[in-house]
Amino acid sequence: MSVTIKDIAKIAGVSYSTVSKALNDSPLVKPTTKNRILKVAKEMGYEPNFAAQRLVSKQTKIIGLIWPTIERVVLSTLVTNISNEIRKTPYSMILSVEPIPASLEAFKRFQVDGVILFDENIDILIEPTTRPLLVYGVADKVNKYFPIVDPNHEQAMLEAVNYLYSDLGHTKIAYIGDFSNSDRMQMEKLKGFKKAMKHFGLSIAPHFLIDTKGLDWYDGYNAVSKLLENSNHPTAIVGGSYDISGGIIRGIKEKKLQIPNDISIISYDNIPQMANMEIPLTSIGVPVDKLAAEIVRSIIELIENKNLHPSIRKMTPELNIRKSCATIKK
Amino acid sequence: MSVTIKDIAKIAGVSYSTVSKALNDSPLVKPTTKNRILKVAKEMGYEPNFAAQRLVSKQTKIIGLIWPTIERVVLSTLVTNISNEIRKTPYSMILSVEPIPASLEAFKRFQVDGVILFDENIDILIEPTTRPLLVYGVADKVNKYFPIVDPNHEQAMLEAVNYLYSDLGHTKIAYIGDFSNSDRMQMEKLKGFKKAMKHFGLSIAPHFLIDTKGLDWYDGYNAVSKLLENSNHPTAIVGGSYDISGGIIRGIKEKKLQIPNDISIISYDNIPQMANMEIPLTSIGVPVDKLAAEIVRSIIELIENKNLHPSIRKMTPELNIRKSCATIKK
DNA sequence: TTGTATGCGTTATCAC
DNA sequence: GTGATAACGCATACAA
Repeated sequence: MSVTIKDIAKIAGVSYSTVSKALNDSPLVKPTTKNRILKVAKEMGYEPNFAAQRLVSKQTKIIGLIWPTIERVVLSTLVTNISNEIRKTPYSMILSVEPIPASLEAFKRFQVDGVILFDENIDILIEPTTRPLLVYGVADKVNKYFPIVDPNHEQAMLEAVNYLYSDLGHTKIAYIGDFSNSDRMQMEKLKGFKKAMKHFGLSIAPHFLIDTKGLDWYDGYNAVSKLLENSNHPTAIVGGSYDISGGIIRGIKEKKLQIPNDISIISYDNIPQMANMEIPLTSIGVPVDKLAAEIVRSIIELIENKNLHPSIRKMTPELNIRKSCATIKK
Repeated sequence: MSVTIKDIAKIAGVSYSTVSKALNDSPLVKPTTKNRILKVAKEMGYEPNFAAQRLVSKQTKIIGLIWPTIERVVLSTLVTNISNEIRKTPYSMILSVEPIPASLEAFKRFQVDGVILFDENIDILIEPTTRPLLVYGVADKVNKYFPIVDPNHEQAMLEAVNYLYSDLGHTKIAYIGDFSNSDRMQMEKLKGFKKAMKHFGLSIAPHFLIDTKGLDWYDGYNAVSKLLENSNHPTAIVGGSYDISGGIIRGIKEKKLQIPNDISIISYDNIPQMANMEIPLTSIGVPVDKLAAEIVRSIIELIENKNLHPSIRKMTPELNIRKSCATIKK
């Protein structure tokens, strides 16, 4: 049986209500006794009973994160960053990898104070829930019940193309990414790329749009190999994700082409790992640490200020220039 | 304010203790009243207060899983399987991706009934904890405090080589894997391979042992490319993991070699995905579902039968013959 | 078969 | 400043 405030009270020679106050650093208790109590508590190895605390306080200080597609690697860096970010606050995080309804159910039982949901999947429509829920995903009309943090893929693509075209002079630009229509984020990227090209009055050769049908390294590798079979090479490639771009680099080198001299490449996803690739990769996207910070800030705000209106927070993608893009040769 | 058993009692016209019994399906309450109460409870949308339940029962029915290296993909399939397995029981699972001490601390606060720890890292020595803890990892002398479920890499390698040599006649066998000495599991595989070769009296050409220095697809790809630069090819390759083997396949095909006619390949890791690769891959290892089942069974046993002695459970790897190995040409 | 009383460990509201 | 005491929502031994 673990030690309770009553045990402490007994050996400290005070009442247990005083112990409670001391433990909560209440100003209503004399510093000397407070210190004495604290000392005793430490000596006895006191650990507050979480269940009892929450029973009376109605608060858990736990945030649940739902990540149903754990086997999709891409988000693990974001999870790590969110976890670190939450550790700076009084809250803790628990993770559920079960399907959304089961996760929601479990978190209801745990009585978490709030929930973060990674919503990659287009066909999941969630009903309003009682407790605060924040979605990380694409802001559109479908999901109207919850605040959303949206990394703004469209603008990211606009800036990628802007950099490639306006700054470096590229016009023959290809996009290699996953066109899967079950993943809203991927769809946004593709849509954003097309829109950006149009915006700058650039046309896209049909074979410059390559569907990797996946998000893994070899998907990018296969895709770029296919792209380069055609003798009409692009001068720049936009890669849809970190892993895909890794494969793209390899595939290009395989063909004895130089990056960035023969082909420039810019990748979506703004994570530090980009700097450690074969060739430090110029990338576009909301920096993962800022993304994590915003997500955590939002859910906590939502928890502590429950009357917040549903809202959309579109983040601002940033361009990270490294060594994979060059000016087009005239 | 949510509905409690007292509310139910009031409108069902019974005492709240009767409600409690009915809700817990006690035989001490008449079926008719039980049904009436259950009906009322459902109508009122009753949800038991978890905190109150655990306060009185001293049980949480939650199992914590510590997975500090979330960014290492390999285990996500296992996590999914464990999650599914736990869902068949009265327990729930929560996941922590924080470093081990922080995770342990958090789980202590949550008062989880038990903890599963993925221990990939050699230099973490854990002290005895108060609550049941099960380690998934390598059983050796270092970790002597806790029961361990060990997938028995050594025997897996023995069987892989046995199959390649005794059944198919290969003698020129290479091993491609991660030699990192910070990951005990990888070390075991390498050690196991060497031991197996020795056991069958087979020698290993120095360049047949390739360190991928990583566990990703392209690590395997790079490694096999290096291996095949040497004109002295092996007739069979043992791949250290699912991802690595994926890269190996690609690298071999790249060289216009046929699998399995020119080179046989067998991969560690026994997960269903092996069947869906470019070439359905013959693999060795404890099937991931059995592994998950054993892990879950063990931790629950540990929880419910607390006086269990520290013990080691070495699992039995299974050979899954698919289409990537062939008899050696005489 | 049902109801009453008690306690789980805490916090909070009072008195003293 | 400090100490009783009443909640919080539930399970359970015991009484009816």
